[in-house]
Amino acid sequence: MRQNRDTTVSICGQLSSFQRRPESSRGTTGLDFRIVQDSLPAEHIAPNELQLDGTSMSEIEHLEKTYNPATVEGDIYQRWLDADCFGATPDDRPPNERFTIVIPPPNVTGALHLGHALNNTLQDILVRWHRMMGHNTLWLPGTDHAGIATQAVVERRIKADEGKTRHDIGREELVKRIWAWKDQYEERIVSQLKLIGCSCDWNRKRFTLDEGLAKAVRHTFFNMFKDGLIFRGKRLVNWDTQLQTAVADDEVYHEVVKGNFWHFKYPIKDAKPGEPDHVIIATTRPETMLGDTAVAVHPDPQRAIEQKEVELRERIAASSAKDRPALEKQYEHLEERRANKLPELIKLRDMANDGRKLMLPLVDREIPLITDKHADPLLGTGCVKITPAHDHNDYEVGIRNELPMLNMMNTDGTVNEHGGSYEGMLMLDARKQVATDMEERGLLDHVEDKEIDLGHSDRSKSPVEPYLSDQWFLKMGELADPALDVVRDGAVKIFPERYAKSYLDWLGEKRDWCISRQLWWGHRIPVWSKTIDLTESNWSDELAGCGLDSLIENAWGENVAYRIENLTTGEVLENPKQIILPVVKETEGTYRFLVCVGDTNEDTIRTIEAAGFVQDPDVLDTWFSSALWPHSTLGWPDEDSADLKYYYPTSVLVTSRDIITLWVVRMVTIGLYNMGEIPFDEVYIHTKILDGRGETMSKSKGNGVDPLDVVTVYGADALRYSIAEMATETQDVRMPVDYICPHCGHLTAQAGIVPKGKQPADVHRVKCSGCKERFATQWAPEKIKSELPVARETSEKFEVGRNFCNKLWNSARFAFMNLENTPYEPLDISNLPPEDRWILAKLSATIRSTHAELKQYHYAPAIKLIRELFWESFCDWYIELSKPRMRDEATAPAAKQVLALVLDQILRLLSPFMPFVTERLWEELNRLAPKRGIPGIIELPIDRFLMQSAFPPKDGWTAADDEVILKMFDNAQQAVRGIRDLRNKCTVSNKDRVKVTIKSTQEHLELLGQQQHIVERMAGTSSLDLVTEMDRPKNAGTTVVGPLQIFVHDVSDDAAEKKRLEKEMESLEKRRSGIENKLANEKFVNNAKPQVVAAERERLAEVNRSREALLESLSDLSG
RNA sequence: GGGCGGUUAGCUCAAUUGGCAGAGCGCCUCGCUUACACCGAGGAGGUUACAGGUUCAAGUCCUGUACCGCCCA
Repeated sequence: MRQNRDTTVSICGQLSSFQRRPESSRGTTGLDFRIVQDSLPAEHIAPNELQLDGTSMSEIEHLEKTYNPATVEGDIYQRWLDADCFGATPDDRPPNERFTIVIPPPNVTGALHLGHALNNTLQDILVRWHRMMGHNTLWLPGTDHAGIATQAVVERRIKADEGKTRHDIGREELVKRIWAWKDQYEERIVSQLKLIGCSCDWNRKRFTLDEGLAKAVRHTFFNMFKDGLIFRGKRLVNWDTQLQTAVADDEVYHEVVKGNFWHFKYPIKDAKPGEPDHVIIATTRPETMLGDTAVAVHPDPQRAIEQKEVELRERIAASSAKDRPALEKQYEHLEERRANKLPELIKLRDMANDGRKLMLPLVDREIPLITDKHADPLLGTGCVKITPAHDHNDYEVGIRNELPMLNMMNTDGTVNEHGGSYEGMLMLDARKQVATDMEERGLLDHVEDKEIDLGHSDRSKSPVEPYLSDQWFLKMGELADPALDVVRDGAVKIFPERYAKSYLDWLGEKRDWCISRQLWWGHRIPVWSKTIDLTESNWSDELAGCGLDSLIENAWGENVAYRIENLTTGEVLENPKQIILPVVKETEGTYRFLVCVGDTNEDTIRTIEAAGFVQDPDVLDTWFSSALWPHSTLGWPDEDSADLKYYYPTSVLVTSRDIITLWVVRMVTIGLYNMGEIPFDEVYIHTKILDGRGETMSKSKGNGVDPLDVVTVYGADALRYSIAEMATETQDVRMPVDYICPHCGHLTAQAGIVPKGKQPADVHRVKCSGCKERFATQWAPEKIKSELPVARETSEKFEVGRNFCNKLWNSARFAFMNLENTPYEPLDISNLPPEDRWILAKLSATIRSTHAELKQYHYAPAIKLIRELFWESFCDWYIELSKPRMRDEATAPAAKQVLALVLDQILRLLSPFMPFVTERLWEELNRLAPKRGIPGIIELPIDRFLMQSAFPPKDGWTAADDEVILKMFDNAQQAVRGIRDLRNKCTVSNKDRVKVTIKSTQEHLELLGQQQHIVERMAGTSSLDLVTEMDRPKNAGTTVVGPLQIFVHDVSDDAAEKKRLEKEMESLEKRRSGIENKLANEKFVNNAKPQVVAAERERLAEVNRSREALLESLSDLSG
């Protein structure tokens, strides 16, 4: 019952500040990355003197008791920028000491969401880690123009504001407006990236429509055109009749709507006696019959039904009693069909093979009856109408059977001239009319209701029509092979491995890529064309006359390539030098001359345009330019670019799995084509964040979280910590989202508000589940936002990160209180107190494991390791043990030195994950303990900025590795936990000291004796006696920890103690019999690995020891 | 229709080659002890979705079923 939870959240301690926050920071205007602080009251902004000189803030008390990210983050980021910490320049470091990431460019359609925050945080962690390892590290940022998405957003805006369409304002003006939009959102995106701490080299920021990138696109297209890899063809696309453009599959959402299923009769033209005189076909879209070019029946209906029978029989045999009746019913249905329907289908099949024709009603066109396996003999009448130009399945049938493709729709969604008397009607109107007319002619068999899964354009929200149109394609055949090889042989490694399958499967199909889009926003296709009727007499007028022949002579292959399509014969001539010959009778005909221009040379273009050539109006698919991103951003096609030579191939591409086919595949393919080299060595595919119900976060559904909200409420480091913790190997993570009430701070669960499902939800106003006041959501229109305060959206998952930051802040604050005059002296590690040796050994092991995990992109295990070192070892034990040492002049210096060392290392380990808070603490640590480590053993060079300092070494600090101390300390910890448990069970106050006696063998007591002060301090004892012989003292609490029998004096009465011990005895007996049974099993002893059996024996021995000790205490109690 | 995941504590997720099912949050008890209540000490909480199988041993391997998510048609 999360909604009822009495929880409130204050925003950086200042709820009110957030209500007052200017609307502009959330709207569509540009956003400075420091907007969060700017919106906070002045007193929360860090004093300026904090910067640079480092002399002020000397008093620790100035570090607030609670970490407040808003006072730190903006300043720190600005200082990094001022010192150019993110810039990268090629130098003499070898390839294995370089690290490059090109950002998967976010698109400029809108602001970044949480998925981007995840993607970029994970990149930043890698980048900062490598930078701290001393690698020449480049993170190249930028944005993507996202053709259709951006154009649609701007078009919608223009329509809403001015009531105009793109045709009203024209191509040039629309493109101008989109550029303005791009500028605005690019700025916003960059500010968001800065806000979460991304350490990109901002001087190298690129955009997919930049001049340099345009050059790369042009160059690539030209080469591909020249190499015959690019061709024109027909293709069924999803047509948005409102926007009058094709939309990509991922821009189509499906919605179930109520519709009808009409069953029509098509007369058979030349039925012989005994044959049916009509077929019945069914359709949900009657108007498409105007474009029918065949009716199909299955080529072997009998076999198809029999196969199904066999399959169903097998399933019935294997089914459970529960499922059987349903399957048997299916079988009955099948039998019935076989009896009643099959003979007719066989007859129709034979007629089809015999070449029978049908008369298509209403337009009176003759169409063939054909056989094709697409017609399922188990469904409907077993016959299907085939409309190749208006249905994806029918299109395939059309190709297979070489049927004519008859397009019956105009681009605006009206019926064209092929629709006869229906010409000019909207498709939907034609639907009704066709149905009515068919009924009038007695050709309607019947109608039923049917739910239809209908595709809608995400951009205009109108139903999409499959539409056959001319498109440009890239042949994938030969391009795919090398791209498949590099993944198969591991030259490009994909993490987690299983995603390599998606890559290989998809690319393995080698489907030609449709690269044209009917848009105005994007890279225009650099092809000019002209249709020419060539006769014997005019060739020189048409070609030589306008200077094209000399152009061909001079520039062919350099920056001009030709292709000539003979429109009369359909032949494509790939080698145009031969066609520019005097035309003779045989070569007369209509030709389309296509000229591809490889650069932006104005003269060339002027020449061909003067000759009447017109540039193709289409633009390239956005992914075409993104595919070049890893090399185009580094300077290609300038092969001499120093950046390209130094930083290519890049190290890793970090992205989410829905991008594998759209992007990763194409980057590799085209990278290999252009560069002859892979674009990146590794690909890391990360999780996707879903909402609390497991649904994708999306703006249209209104169920997302704005990273800006998270940063404002919890801070960037908290966001980053939580993200790192979520980055596991699975596909998705769920994130329950809450609205933070702007009136009272109460959390209202989004799951209870946003409706389930994929449909756009329009959740604009919400009632707080706490104070019952209403507020607006961030997805609400401006009007509502102006009337109601806007709620931030966040998730309590980020509290974990905030708490961690605060803990770090406070542990450092404690350290700073004690680190004045920290020495830097030679120390012999083996002579240090056990807690020092223990924490140093822990540290070393943690460093090693952190490297190993990060190398494999295991973020969650890595941050977990560091958390354990920091929280469980350092805070809960080491700091507590250091307190008495700090008060003693004799022990304080070494204690300070080790404490400073460990804190130093923890800050370094954490810096890539949480750069802001660690950088702030680093500054303070440098001031108090400017020299840290142990001379000659653990040398720690210290830079001004933590983010530029050395990350702890990959092999840890081997001088501090110490298995023995780890084991020994673990034993002491167990003893302490045993005593604490007893204290709690016997309800002893924390303040009260207790007298403790531990009984064991001489050997164990000696080991424990070295750590006596640890047990005394951590368990709160007044005295601790270690003995080899003793009877249970009266009224003592008793417990057994391994070989130790522990007595806590005077905390229990004997009756209660007896009861407790008996219960403990019970569970111990259970364990004992379990292990004994296992060991009594001969098969186990013979088959299991020896070390498993040995471990089991050891376990039994330990249980027995505890049991004996317990029995002893019990007998004391009884006696 | 094909493919890839997932189903483990109330929630979100871990669990190397099969070998004592864990963490964080939440919950319960106690504690405002001078770093931290965004905290500390302790505790409870599990038939690992279901049905079979392999094995001395299954969360993990195999077969099937159900439900959820995504990708590709």
